Amino acid sequence: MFLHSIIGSLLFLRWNENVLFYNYCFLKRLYGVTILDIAKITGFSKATVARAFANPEQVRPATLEIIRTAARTMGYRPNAIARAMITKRTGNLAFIIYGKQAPVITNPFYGPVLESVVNAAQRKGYSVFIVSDEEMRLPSGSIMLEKQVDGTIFASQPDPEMLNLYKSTGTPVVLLNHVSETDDVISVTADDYGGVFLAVEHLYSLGRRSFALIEGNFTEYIRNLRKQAYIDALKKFGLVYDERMVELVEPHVADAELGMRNILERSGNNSPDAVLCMNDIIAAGAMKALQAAGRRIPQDTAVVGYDDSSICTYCNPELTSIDGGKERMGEEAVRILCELIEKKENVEPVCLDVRLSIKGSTVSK
Amino acid sequence: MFLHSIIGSLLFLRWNENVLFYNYCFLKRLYGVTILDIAKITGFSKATVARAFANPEQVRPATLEIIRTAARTMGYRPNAIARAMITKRTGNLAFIIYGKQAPVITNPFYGPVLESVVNAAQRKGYSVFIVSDEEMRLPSGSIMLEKQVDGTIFASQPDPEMLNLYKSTGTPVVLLNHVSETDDVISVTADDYGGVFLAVEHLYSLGRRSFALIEGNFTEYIRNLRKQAYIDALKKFGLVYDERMVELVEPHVADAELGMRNILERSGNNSPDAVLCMNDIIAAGAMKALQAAGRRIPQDTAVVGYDDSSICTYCNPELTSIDGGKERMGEEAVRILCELIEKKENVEPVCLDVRLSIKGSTVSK
DNA sequence: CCACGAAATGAGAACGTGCTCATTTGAAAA
DNA sequence: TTTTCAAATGAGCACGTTCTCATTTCGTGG
Repeated sequence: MFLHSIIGSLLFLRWNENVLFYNYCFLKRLYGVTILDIAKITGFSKATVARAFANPEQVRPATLEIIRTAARTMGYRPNAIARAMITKRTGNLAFIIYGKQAPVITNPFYGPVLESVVNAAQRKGYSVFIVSDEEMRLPSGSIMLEKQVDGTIFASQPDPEMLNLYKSTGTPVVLLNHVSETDDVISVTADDYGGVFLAVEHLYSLGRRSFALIEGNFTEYIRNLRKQAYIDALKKFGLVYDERMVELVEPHVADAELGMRNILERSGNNSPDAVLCMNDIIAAGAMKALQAAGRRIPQDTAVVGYDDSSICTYCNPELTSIDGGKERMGEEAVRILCELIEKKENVEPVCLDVRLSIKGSTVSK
Repeated sequence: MFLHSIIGSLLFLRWNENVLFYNYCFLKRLYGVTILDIAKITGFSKATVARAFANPEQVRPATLEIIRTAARTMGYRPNAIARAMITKRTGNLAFIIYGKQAPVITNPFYGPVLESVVNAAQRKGYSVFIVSDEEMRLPSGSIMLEKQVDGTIFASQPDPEMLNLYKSTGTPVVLLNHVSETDDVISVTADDYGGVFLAVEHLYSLGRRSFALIEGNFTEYIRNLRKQAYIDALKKFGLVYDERMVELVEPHVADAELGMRNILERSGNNSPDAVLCMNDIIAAGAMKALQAAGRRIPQDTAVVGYDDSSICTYCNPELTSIDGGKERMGEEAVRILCELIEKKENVEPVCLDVRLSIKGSTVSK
């Protein structure tokens, strides 16, 4: 239309006061106003209207103004579904966790990780689906594929079938806190091995010589890695590894309490002066059992937890804990996932440094 | 095609061994196999193929078998985006939280609520977007509208503009743990007023007469409601409300500890024998301050928390706490939201009963 | 005043599914 | 064999965008 620039704005301004126009707006608002409605109202083609939103610099300022005013007045909101239909990008990510780690969100490790994943994703313009399933197999994971997520973070060891499924569709995947022996999936992990070493070193330097270990019933990968580190660290400092000073418990306070009592009973007069727990929850339970047995923390027995979660501050004294970098882990996972989505080359896996947050349960103020 | 029933299966079986067929599958797998590909391979129309998935009973068993086999072989996966395009249903919900409650996921109240929301939604076949934004205004909320979620749960007091936005699109909304004075939005709440009464009653029945209150700096609605309940409850039991026995703190252990110390200092010899905290985190801090001041819990001072979160078990002694029904709250929110989505009539708001979980911080074993 | 070229706009095809309506099929009844 | 009718299948539009390519507009210089 060759008269747009002249009558376009006039027409629109007059329609603005027009009853018909308002009726149109009103009816459309409830029904969902589309790019076509704006086109009809302004008299431009839908192509031009679409351009006004996607590539404003390709549209004359005058028409841009008209279209934007109309869009604002009518309450236009772009339909991300229709856009995804042709761009093949939904702008959605999936955070999938299942199995023993559940509950997810209240989990002292995965909770903060998820939090940082959501924040990092939002900063990059992505929305996050969260999928949790204790006995998940394919269904929960494949529904995310049906929903066409741009990428997925697995916060658990996914079974190979699942990974194959994702690989066959070409959807980028990042493993979080786990590695895949069979497939070449990029993973973000923390230096668990080094973390345990740090803790043992710290306790040794405080003069502790009689160690106990309370393991959590996590995924095998994590458990084996940490246990091996513990054994190696003891050996490095010339200490003997004693099976009777080890307990494997469910990560609950009551279970850990029982585990600690078992160790105290078994050890008799040689009760440990250092206890390493593979989780802050377990550490909280251990502290309770120790205090109930009349042992002072840290004077008689020092306790170290894992995750450096908020639980540490609830403990009295506060809990020394290994910080596996929950927040950074989430951020890195999102960063890597985005790079995979953007088809960057040479995306490398990440292994985060670990630090020890020293507090009252090992060093008294 | 009138020969389908006869040659259809034969044809398919032969194609199954056909190189061309495999090539087709291979190429398509990476590209995304659609309903049209299955139609081409099997010789049926896309309408029939679509029916085979959506309404299997309308399709002859023989053709059903052919189509399903082809779909399995080719790795067909329905495209939820395309489906949403015409059904106007995405099967997605949004869980939105912002403002003072952040961080969301590690929050001892909202964490478990979110967990139950995700689980309840998944059981009903919905996926959940989680949106968190400390200083959120419209953007984060409106992006969920663009993504065409079927419904939204607001776990914070949304500003009226946001509610208007949602109302104008007709997207169902449920408020969680909040109510809207201005708009007629359905909400799921807990009987906070009754909860505080329960706690005061419990402490009074234990012979406590000198009460202290540590408030958390939450949203005004919650804070005012609970404080009024506290004042009313004291009056009911003939106790005086003393401003000097009240502190308002940020919900962090250290802040709460300081708050408790302030109260102890101000009260001098009349230190309280009962402390009510509006959050388990605050209670944990209060316990620390009390224990540091040499007061035994519960003998000298009884402590009650709020939320009955996992924090209670980390405390020593375990923390008596008001249980606002986090899990049920999430479930109810999802149930109501689904009813709204299904356009059921007479959907009523819910106010959940509250109970007191009595543990070691008020009653010694 | 005309020609030229860049800028602005329009027409229409895709994307993958569901739905409606018309057409064909096949088996039982006549 | 023919008729009948429900069951099975096919053709084609719709959803709301983006994208490509053709067409029109407009300013500029000859």
